[in-house]
Amino acid sequence: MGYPKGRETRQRILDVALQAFGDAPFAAVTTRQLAEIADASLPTLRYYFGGKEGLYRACAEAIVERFRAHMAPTAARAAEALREDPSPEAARMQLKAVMGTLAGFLIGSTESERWSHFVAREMRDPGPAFDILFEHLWQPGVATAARLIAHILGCGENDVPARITALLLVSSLLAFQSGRSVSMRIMHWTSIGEHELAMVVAGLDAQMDAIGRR
Amino acid sequence: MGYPKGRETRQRILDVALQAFGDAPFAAVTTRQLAEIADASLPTLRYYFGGKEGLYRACAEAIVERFRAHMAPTAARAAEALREDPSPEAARMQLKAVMGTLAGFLIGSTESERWSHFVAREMRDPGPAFDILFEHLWQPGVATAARLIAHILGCGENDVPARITALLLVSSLLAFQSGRSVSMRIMHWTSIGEHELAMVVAGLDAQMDAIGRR
DNA sequence: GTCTATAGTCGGATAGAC
DNA sequence: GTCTATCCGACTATAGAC
Repeated sequence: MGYPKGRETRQRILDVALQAFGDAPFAAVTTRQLAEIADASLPTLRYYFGGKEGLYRACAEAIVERFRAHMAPTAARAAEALREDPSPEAARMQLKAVMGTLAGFLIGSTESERWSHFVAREMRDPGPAFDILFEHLWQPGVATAARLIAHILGCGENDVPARITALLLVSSLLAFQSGRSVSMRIMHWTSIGEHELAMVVAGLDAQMDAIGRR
Repeated sequence: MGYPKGRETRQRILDVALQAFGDAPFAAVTTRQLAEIADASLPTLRYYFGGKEGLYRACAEAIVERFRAHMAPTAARAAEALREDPSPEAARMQLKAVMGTLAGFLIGSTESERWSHFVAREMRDPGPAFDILFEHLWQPGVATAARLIAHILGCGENDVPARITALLLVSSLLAFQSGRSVSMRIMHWTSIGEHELAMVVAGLDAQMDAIGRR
């Protein structure tokens, strides 16, 4: 009951908010802009999300949802593969697959580029959405990578080297994409698309090849 | 003439601003807070910096200044060493020295931690200070690293692999420090001091050891 | 469910005295 | 050089009609 129009309005506001909060920090976004662009009114926004913070948190939840949907198959396959063949080289292959999938998520679409900004920003200046993102995105994401790296290094998945390496790997990818203004100017690129990302992934692949060898 | 009091007030405002803009994004900081904490008035702030944006830019310039002072000796030594011995292994050693010095700058003090936040934020959401930071900080910083990496790889210093590798190296370090909220929770650390940074640098050293080998 | 209208707050900028 | 006092715009939130 009440789905047709209500759900649609709510979704429209959420879409606009995801875009706005992806492009600019919390304090720089106004609910007025959002309401206007979403073709709704201020009170309507409040009705659905309780206020500015509630809307912000709803954005984080939406991002987490997409992240999970995108990563789940690859993560499951990696866990499966590891059970069948726990060798370092198998783990290395799965790690590359996981990072590749992550790269696809970060660069997949104009939308997902904005999400990476959102995530990076909340990581730097923790706000109302920090806990949501940490628990459902960073924690599981880094844990997956750390588990694979631990297999390569032959150490426990909670050991410092495994976790640091995992965090550095994920961070570099995110930093490259979310710091695109700098990346593009340094690289003399006019955009970061599949072609450019492939070069970055190649750089990361080299790093993954080097893990545990020395 | 007019140094004693004027300069001092100006400096006090600048110090407070460096701290505030280090902790929070541009839009989240108010000139009122700044004036109050600096024990000055709104018009005084305007008198010295022209306004909020001017003050923000002044912060960027102050950071650039410290960065240059901190990095200059090491960068000069690296260039010198490279001229005397252009071998890959000499370059690798210098690269480690440069990255170590950079790490020292990023973690050196509570102040410098704030500066890294400032830089990371402006890299993500380009604002009034982007050009200043890019030209005097990113450009020269990455160029120095890229030059050394090019020597290791035996390629030109403007080649894509050299620049990507340099950018990834610098970015990971910055991401780790500036995304400290996440880093600390992932690593179960309660702070990021010299001890913790040493572990991160060890991880980066491993990456630098791996450059060009495979 | 969604609106118009308004209340209450706080922001940056400014005029003008000292 | 630095202040007090004030302006005006823009923001979030709310009340209450439809």
